[in-house]
Amino acid sequence: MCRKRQIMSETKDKIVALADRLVRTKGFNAFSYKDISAPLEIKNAAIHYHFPAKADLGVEVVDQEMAKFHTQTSRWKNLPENEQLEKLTEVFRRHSKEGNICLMGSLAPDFETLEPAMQAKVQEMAGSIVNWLTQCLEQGRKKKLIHFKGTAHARALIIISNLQASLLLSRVMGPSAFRLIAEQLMDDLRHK
Amino acid sequence: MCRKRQIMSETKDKIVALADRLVRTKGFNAFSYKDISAPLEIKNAAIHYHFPAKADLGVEVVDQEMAKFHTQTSRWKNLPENEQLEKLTEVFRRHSKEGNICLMGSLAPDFETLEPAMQAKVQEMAGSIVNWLTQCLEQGRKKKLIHFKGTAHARALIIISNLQASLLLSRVMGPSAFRLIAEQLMDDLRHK
DNA sequence: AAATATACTTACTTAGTAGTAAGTAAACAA
DNA sequence: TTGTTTACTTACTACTAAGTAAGTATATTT
Repeated sequence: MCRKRQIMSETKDKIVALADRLVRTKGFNAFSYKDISAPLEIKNAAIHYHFPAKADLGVEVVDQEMAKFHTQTSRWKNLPENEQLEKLTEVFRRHSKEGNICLMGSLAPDFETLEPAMQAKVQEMAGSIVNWLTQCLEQGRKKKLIHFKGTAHARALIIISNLQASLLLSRVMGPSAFRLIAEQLMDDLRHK
Repeated sequence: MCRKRQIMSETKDKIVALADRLVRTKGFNAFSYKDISAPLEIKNAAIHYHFPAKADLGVEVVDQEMAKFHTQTSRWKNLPENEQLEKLTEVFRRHSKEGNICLMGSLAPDFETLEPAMQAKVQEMAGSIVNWLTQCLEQGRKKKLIHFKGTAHARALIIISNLQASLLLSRVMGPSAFRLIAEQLMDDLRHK
């Protein structure tokens, strides 16, 4: 009758991974603890053991996403800026293929309904991404690898909102939407 | 003890108007009948009288939005295409000021959780907007009022996803995000 | 070997949620 | 004036949500 227990809690990692997927597919408010406990074959109290409140789970999901972003971008650090942008697009392309939307695209609509701690995390994440992209565009333009009009900051906002929304549009209009947007976006930056 | 009853149901209109606002501010799954019944000082059964299921209310909200879109665009029909685009941006600017996000931006993340009837409505809406914008861009380029690279369809997808996501980003990063994106976007189309 | 910490489960509470069946007051039509 | 439709309210159901208190088996430390 004895169910096996995980050593050093793989369970916690599985909960976060599944929560990440649920946030992207159903939205933070729309998924429930049952959506996690049922497939992992644990009780919902087990989730509360690791994450006392749902917001704690949400914060962890965002934290892990940010950590992933930082390790990825620092891995690209020595690439030419136009290739770094391709890498970024590649990340979104993968999400597109898996039917995921990005965390920002999922959490921003529900922003007002989130707890202050989660709101702060989401703002932090948005800031990090926009700052990185702004730097990347600025450096790339200096080296004449990338061409665009206006400030790097405004262009960064445009690009990130495009990638974000293209995943949303793809969900409604099919995967061709992402492809068309991403290709045109990269092409825009290639030429003067 | 007798509460007054509305003649010819202003109530129904009020329900839809409030639901529209709630979808944009909290999301379709995150708002409840209480969010409508409390401020309107009616019982939740009154909402069910007009809209048997929540999906019926959602469909009505999307329908009214599409009707509004059609009347607006047909009012601009005889304007030069670049001005029509300014008008479209103006619509989004107003939403930005009121802290609203657009219906697509709100419903697309929850798309998988919506009933088939609502999914179809959202797809219809996306199609309408993209088609109109594609036509507008194509005509505008022919008359040399608008300049852009690539196909009108790809450019339409880029612009609509920008406007959509700029409202999402604004919610997280503050209203300057919308301003910067909208200005740069319009500037991009003005020059060769 | 005993005490303690870890990682859960069992069983429950509280507070919602959408939705419904039956009743009612007013407006309208015959 | 009677019957019917409209626009609700009252009072409820069935269900699901997040969250909690207390118990338990295993692993780790002393």
